[in-house]
Amino acid sequence: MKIGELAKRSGCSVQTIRYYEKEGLISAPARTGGNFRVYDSPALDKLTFIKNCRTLGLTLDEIKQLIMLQDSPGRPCEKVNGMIDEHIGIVKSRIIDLQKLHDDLKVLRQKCGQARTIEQCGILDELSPKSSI
Amino acid sequence: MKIGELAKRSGCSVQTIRYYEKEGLISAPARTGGNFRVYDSPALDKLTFIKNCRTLGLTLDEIKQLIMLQDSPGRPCEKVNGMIDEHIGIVKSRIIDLQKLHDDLKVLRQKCGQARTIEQCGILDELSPKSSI
DNA sequence: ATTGACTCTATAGTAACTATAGAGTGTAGG
DNA sequence: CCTACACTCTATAGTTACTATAGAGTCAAT
Repeated sequence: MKIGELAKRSGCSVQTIRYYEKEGLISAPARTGGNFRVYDSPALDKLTFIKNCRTLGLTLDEIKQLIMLQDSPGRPCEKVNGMIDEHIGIVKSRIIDLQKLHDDLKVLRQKCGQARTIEQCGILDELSPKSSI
Repeated sequence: MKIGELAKRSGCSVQTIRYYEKEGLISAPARTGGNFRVYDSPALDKLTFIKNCRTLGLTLDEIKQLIMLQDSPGRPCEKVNGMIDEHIGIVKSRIIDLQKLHDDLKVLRQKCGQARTIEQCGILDELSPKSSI
């Protein structure tokens, strides 16, 4: 199949596929006489693997490492487990940060309940340094 | 004061201040004979305002709009309130997304409780398309 | 006179794409 | 055979909000 069909089947955009190839996440496929990329079904599988990882928020660097690990069967898979654990930790702390942000924004928002004028706006007042000194 | 002192007092880096100037968030200050930027205390206030907004996760574009609104006193401040409401919405949905991600990662992680080999790894298996078809 | 801390501009890099320009390929219809 | 159209190619620039670097200049103190 050509890149357009691979894009549809994988759910990645055509540019993203070419980008992954440039970044070394997928290997360069065969080409037609007219220089078009031709993919086989293992290529679709590999791309789908990457897509699954991306959906879980893994970075391309992490995915690259997973791909390298996949290519060394027999070895223990601790690193895979460790990577997921680490990623869970990152997501957890991001959630905590965002929760704090959310609460702060809520408080800020309540400083200006009704529509006032710019000068009276409780939000702008709160954000301005003079009011907090 | 020169840019280094402004950086220390505001908590922004020197490069960030120059970047904000280039982006039009703060106005270009006066210069010394030696072409060094010189700031006054209103400049520090403006920068602190930007810092406060950034801490709340507002984008530079949003902050730009807030600054423009600040310069039109007397007008109603609905847009300010609306912007904060919108931002709260964005943060909320990001939290929900991350929560889902976190749960998905937890499930994935449990597919491979102990250390096995790469071939047996429940995580890699789960991420590979063949197992899900 | 020179050292050291500071500043200047301009440029490139970060993550993971997306968008565009300008050219070429392939095929279906008339 | 010609042409219209969909698709593909490469190369380049843009996105966000900075950070990092190079190479040059400024300024105060020793």
